[in-house]
Amino acid sequence: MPEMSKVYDPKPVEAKWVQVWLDAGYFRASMDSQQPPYCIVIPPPNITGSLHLGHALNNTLQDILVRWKRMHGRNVLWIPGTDHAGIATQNVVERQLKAEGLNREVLGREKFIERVWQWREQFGGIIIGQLKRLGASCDWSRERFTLDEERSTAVKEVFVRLHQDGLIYRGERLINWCPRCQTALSDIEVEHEETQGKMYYLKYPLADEPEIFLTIATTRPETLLGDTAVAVHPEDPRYNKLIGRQILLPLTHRKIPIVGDPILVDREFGTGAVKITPAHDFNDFEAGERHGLPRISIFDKKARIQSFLDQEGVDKEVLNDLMQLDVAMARTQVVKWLDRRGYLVKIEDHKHAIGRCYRCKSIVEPFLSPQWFVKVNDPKNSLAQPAIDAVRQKKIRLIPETWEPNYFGWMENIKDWCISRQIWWGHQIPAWYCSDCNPMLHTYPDGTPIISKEAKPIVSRTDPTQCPACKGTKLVQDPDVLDTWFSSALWPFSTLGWPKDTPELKLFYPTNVLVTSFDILFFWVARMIMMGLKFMEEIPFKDVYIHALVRDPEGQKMSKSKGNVIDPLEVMAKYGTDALRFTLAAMASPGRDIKLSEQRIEGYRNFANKLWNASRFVFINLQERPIEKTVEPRSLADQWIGVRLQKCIGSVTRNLEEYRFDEAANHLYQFIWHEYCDWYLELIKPHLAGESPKADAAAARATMVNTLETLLRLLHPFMPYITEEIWKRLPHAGDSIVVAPYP
RNA sequence: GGGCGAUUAGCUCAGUGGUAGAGCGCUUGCUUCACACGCAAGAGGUCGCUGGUUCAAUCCCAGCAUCGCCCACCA
Repeated sequence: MPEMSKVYDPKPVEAKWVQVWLDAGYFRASMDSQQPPYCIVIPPPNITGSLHLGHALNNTLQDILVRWKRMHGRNVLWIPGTDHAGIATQNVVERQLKAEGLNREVLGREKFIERVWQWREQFGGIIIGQLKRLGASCDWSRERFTLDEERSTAVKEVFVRLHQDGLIYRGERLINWCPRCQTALSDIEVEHEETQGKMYYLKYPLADEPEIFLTIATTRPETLLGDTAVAVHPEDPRYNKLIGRQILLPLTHRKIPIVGDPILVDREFGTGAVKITPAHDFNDFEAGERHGLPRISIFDKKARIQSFLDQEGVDKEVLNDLMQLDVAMARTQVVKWLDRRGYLVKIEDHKHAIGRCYRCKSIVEPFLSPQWFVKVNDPKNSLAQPAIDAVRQKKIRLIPETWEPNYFGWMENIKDWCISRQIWWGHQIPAWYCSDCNPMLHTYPDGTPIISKEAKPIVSRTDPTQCPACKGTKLVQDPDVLDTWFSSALWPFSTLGWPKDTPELKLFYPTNVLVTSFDILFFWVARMIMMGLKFMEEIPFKDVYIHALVRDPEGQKMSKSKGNVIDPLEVMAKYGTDALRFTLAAMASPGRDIKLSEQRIEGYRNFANKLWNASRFVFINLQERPIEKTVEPRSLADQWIGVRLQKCIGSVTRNLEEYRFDEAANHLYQFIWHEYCDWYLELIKPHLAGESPKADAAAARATMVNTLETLLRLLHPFMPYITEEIWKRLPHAGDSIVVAPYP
């Protein structure tokens, strides 16, 4: 053993043990162990990701649990893996292409996907290496990817079965459209943000009495082109006599009806008269349904082509003009036209919430288009209800419990899940269309087929070669891919080999706990519960430990643009991985965000150093005489530290059982520094210096060593590297502290 | 509009029905033979406000205030 320096240097220690542990295979789960299993599936980080503090926290907590259970002798399986992250990854690769003067349309779908796979080969594994450095004791021989072959099989199987059950359907609905990503988004992929906008007041003249007009208020004047009615409140004396009459839409002079609608119209708001644009607003869509109004969609390139293709007699020139406009320009243009023709009454400042894409922050537009949906709350065959019951009946525990109202609130009002995305990177939807049966197939300029809303899909596990209806062979696969979260919803069983009936599934499903942060409770956790119950007929995990977000010292979200990002890799290099892990654990109190400051990490770096030097002290005292481990404690100090150690073991264990990482860490800190070092080692110095009978000295030496050895095992799940390093220098039984018994 | 949480030492945060704790910071000593990433001693808090329950409340209850987060269709 090399000399111990006065200051603990984590770097060589960490590098050494990572390799030793991996080579020794300590993290591998056994398929023929008699020990009770303990299983966690990792929340798969995006392949585009680099380790940030959220990952560091998440995986530190999982690793603490996993190492703790492993030391208890459980047959531990922690399954690692990564997420293909559809939109995020596609965006990254598209940016790369742009830098090369290319784009995906030029490349074509096949080449583009190839290119993304190349990108993943090159960069997609970076985060896995970083997790290893963090000390994550995953079974790395079982690394999974949400888009690998086995997971694709699982995805297809689930899709086909849900479709057979009528729980997946294709239909034309109003969805959230990101004009930048050129794809549909699910409801929860839209972030609402209070924004200072404008309210436009516009004149709509009556069709047969143009001198009489209604003033309507709108925040989106450009959607006027798609208006199909104006609504007033049926009990509003100002307007209700007009119900049933026609009104002229400015600019186009299209005649649209005035309808009475008590649900849509708030008499107090605006002017009490509302334009209805069913194809561009969720409320208006429903109002349109109530009154049987047509839907006219006007914006977005794809949207425009689609909606005009579906109409007869489209003026090609109008189409071309509209094609050139983006949403922001359309608004300016339309307002200018309105003003010039005297339809604009006034513009006021107005605060309202607008939706933005969670990936690129572009303003999301409601857009009418054919998409695929999962029917989540079918009254006869609900996916949501069993998932609600499982939590209500405490088969699944949310920890802390305070998340339950949130969970129930969301699940009980859940809407159908839009799962199709108009991107290329992901699980392509296993549905095909026969060109003979569906003669209305068109293509976009980039060659992507446009499948009409009436087209009848052929859903199949394997690529079909013939249309079952007409025996035609010209089959086109649906160009859309599935929402990334569709494949991650299957993660707890797809990673164990489902749909094959594997021994892994039998042994490790349901998993023991899911460790995650609250921001993906709906994206991921709720959907895993639904899918697990549906396809395994069993909950996917017993506990869900929900931890907080890591913020900067001022409580701000860390972001590159704010420049307040603390990079865990830098922290690990500067203070040591053990210090970072211990800090995160010590600050992980339930239901509260972590405001991380570097000073705190420094404090725990000092703690590691304290332990290091206490150990040096122990070794110095062992050099002179052999150790007599079996000697009984004699002095009051010996007995006292024994009692305190037992108390500490009790607290740590109890707190870990309750996922109180912070309390467990604090007990360890308190005991090691302020009891073992400050009191015990000071008290026995006189004994060791030979001021006491020989037997007392021997007892002190033995107690000193035994206590240190025990507390190292106690601390190991939190600080794996330094504990292994010291433990290996002590007299010990076994090959590694990783597999030593927990006290 | 609904839900959740926060408000405790200068800062970041634990905690308990019976006169408050940690880390960092601060003050004053220490080249004490493990450690200055240290040791010792110390200063510093009417535990957001107002009521209520209780022998007793920072902790339980109600209301209020401020802040934060999530959800929600107000044009």
